[in-house]
Amino acid sequence: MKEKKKFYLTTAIAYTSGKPHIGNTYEAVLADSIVRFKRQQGYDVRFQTGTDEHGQKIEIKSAEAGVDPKKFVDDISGEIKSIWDLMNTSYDKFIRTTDKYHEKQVQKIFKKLYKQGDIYKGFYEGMYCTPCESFFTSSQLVDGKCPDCGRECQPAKEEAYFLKLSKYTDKLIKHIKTHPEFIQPESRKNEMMNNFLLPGLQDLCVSRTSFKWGIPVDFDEGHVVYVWIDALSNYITGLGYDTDGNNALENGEDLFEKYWPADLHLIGKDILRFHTIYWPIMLMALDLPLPKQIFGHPWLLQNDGKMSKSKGNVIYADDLVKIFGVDAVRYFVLHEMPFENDGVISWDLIAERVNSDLANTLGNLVNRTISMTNKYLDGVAENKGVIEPVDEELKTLVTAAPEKVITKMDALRVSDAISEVLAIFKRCNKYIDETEPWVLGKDESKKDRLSTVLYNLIESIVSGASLLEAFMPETTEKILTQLNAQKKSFDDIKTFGTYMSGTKVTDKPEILFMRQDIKDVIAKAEEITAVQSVENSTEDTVKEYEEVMDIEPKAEITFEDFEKMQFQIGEIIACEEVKKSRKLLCSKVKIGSEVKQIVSGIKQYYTAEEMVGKKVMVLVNLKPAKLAGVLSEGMLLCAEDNKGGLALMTPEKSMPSGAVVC
RNA sequence: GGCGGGAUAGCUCAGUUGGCUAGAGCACACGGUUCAUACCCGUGGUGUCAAGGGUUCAAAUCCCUUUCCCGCUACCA
Repeated sequence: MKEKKKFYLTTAIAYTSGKPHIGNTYEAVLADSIVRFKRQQGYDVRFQTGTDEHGQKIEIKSAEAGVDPKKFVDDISGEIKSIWDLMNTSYDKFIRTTDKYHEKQVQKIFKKLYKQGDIYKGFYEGMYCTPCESFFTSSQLVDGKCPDCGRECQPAKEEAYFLKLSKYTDKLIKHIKTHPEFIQPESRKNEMMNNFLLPGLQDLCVSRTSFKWGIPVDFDEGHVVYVWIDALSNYITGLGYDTDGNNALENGEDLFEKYWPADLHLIGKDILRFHTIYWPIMLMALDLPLPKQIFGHPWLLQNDGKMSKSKGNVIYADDLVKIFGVDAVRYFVLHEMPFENDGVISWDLIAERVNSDLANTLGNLVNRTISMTNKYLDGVAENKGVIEPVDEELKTLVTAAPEKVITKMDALRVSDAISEVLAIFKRCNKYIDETEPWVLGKDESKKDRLSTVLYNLIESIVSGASLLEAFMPETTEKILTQLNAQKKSFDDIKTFGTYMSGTKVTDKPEILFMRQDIKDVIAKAEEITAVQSVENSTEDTVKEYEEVMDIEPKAEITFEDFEKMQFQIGEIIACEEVKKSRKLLCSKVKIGSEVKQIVSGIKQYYTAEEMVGKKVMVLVNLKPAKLAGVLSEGMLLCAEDNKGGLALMTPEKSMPSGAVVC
């Protein structure tokens, strides 16, 4: 028996902090279409997806909801899984990072790396630069000061474990250079190289003590494994990897041995850095081969501007499926997503796409073909071999299709691959016009030609439907059932005429895709939107009142420390944007009789015009510094929320410029 | 600020190593057809290929300058 080539594909694991919207769902569908295609090509496929369930955010959210975090993630993980199922994704393995075998292996991996010195325990004392919010190893400090800003680093309370990245940097750079296909799309490769690898990597903090909801570091109480080692390891623990070499077996088979390294990690472009730098280095440290390819796919965005839960305009897969059906949604997300740029999704765009491509071109073709076969030939199209030159073009297109589709799929150009398949159906419609079966049907002497024409059509449709399977499996099934046909292999398609001559098609063709009335769709969407915003507004109002923030405590200071700082009220008398900077505003601030120039990173929250006239709190004796080349002689004080939103501090009653703040 | 990528028909984009009247899909308009889900087929563009300059027999394609967008990253007192 011929040994099948293996193909191991993973998606990123979805974070269980909430219901996944269509963008997350897209990744699962994209992955599914790729693996289904590989299976058709005869690969032995392993497709793994799952959920990432630890972390502070979940700890907080579950506490807010008043439930145990495990219960919380059980619910959401279940919901995610059910959406993946709804979308017909054919995963072989759905891993959860709270699975026991995963947790155990993560602990072992952590310990192994620690023992061999790739993970070391670091301390924040003397290494934490508060303003930079960065941790440094002593070797990174310049004269004991922050290598970034040159200021004193603060002693900090938390100790943590670090992964030595620098040790493997050169090896990784070499790997990326010698494997041009490693990072896809290639433009992302430069970003990783120029921004991280070439300047040199800082060691990565891989543990936390600030929250509990994580995998404990088993040799050091109080520490939990931070997201990287926990989440990324899923790609190997899901195959039964064991650091000791005693890999878990599934049905007596060592899946890790069989499937690793992964052929493709499919991820969102936002997490490329973790998958192309941290993960390969972890694997090098574990002395394991690197994945062959990492594809950071673009995103599906909604074009009606800000997508927000409170506005209720978030598009969810299950809502879409209710209106359009699974395959239409699969088709849309796969077709609308180009290779490198973000795609756009909206209710009316889907409706349009479904109408023109699926209802008109494909659905109507199948319908009219079956109707004619019934009407003129009692449902049986035989290949009578009455060939005319016009047939040739159709045959050529159909038989050439598999190679074209394979080429596109190999390059991960899924959208283009679908277009190739659709071209078959478009050609079929044209063929009907060229051959005019309704004319042939009126002439008894043309009956054999008519039969041949319809046979050719059915043959082409069966080929097209077979090629469609990776993208729209249910539709393929429906078409084949109606035509009473077997799915064709790619090789069969290359030979025109493998559909069994004389097969009877169904009496009553079923509508494959309903035409959508755009107004109708929009009305339904608005209904869904209304429900969403009611659900969320109640939720949000509660939150607004209850929301509090906890931040990491800094070391205690003395009163003398405090007295070193001088705060005064200043009046902003002029303000302009700092050109060539995205966030900076440059203000002239009158403090008493003196005017200081102060640069602040608040352009996103205040316009230059609205700054003028405000009385604000200023730290005046801060050492001047240059920001984006502009001198700044102090600091405007702001409150900052946990999303980075800023609000200027202003005196509650009118105060003169220069008034001391104490 | 650093690095990278863009700017082509109303919309979404193709345009390979420079080569003949610059393309596709959608939308729109008109014509044809009737087997079919008011469907399908055909026809229809004066687009300064962002602007300016250069190289060349020849530039959307190569080089320089400018403007504007986007991504990553840094800064954000």
